[in-house]
Amino acid sequence: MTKKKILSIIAVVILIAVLGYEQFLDNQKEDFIIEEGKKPKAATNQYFLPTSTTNQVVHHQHYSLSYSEKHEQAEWVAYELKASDLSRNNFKRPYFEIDNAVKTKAAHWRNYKNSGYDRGHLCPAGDRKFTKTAHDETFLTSNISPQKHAFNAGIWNRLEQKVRYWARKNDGVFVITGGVLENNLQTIGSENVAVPKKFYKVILDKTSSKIKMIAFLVPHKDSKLPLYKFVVSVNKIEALTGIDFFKELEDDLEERLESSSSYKNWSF
DNA sequence: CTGGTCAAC
DNA sequence: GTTGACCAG
Repeated sequence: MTKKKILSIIAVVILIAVLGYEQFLDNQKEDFIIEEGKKPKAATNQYFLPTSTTNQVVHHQHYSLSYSEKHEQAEWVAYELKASDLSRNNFKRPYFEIDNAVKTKAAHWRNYKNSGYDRGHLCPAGDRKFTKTAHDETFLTSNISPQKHAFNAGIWNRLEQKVRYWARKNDGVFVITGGVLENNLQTIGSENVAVPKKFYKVILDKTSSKIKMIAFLVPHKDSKLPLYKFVVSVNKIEALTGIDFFKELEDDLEERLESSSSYKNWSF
């Protein structure tokens, strides 16, 4: 074997090792602080982000949230769901981590242990399966709320699957979701994580020429009723939460869309 | 899919 | 603290 051949083999081996190590580092990445120059997807959709009643908006690469320190959870989580985001990857569920981007300190997952409540994702892991990084990014405690298992695995799961159906059908929707955070809610854990009595989801479809909107308000208990029974106007969610959705829309259009509780433009 | 607990390392 | 097996809706 010539020296030249040996050197080229060594070069290839080194290249493979370097690439493998970079992949390893990416998989091992423990925090989700946004890297310089890597603008999060969600922030590019700033136009559709709701107002924050808590003045603490946090952007991650694949979703944004507004954290309520008082309730130790997000008042809303917002993200775009494209048809191309849906994948059949099956990543292993990692441990939940404290979201270091939340300045007031996000709650620890131990608050949920033996509480009788699920760590219910707000941005579902099932919506962020296009890469392991995107999937694992949903396992931050700023992205969960205490949910009864029957609710989470029941009607809420049905609603999340319906959103995926709409994302596939309409090729992209914008989703905002959270618990209705009120005063004097029951709490769990040493950090007093509030247990919402209702959860909401607001969905915007901007993919067709005709922009459309739909909102759901679901009591925190399982139900066998069809999902359309829980449709409400966006105005109703705003009145309950104090959050202003889509305020950048032209006023007349915003009022027309947000006052409607019709679901005739959405297929179930 | 949505999750949980437990034992073993 | 982590991992994998097993369970529930």
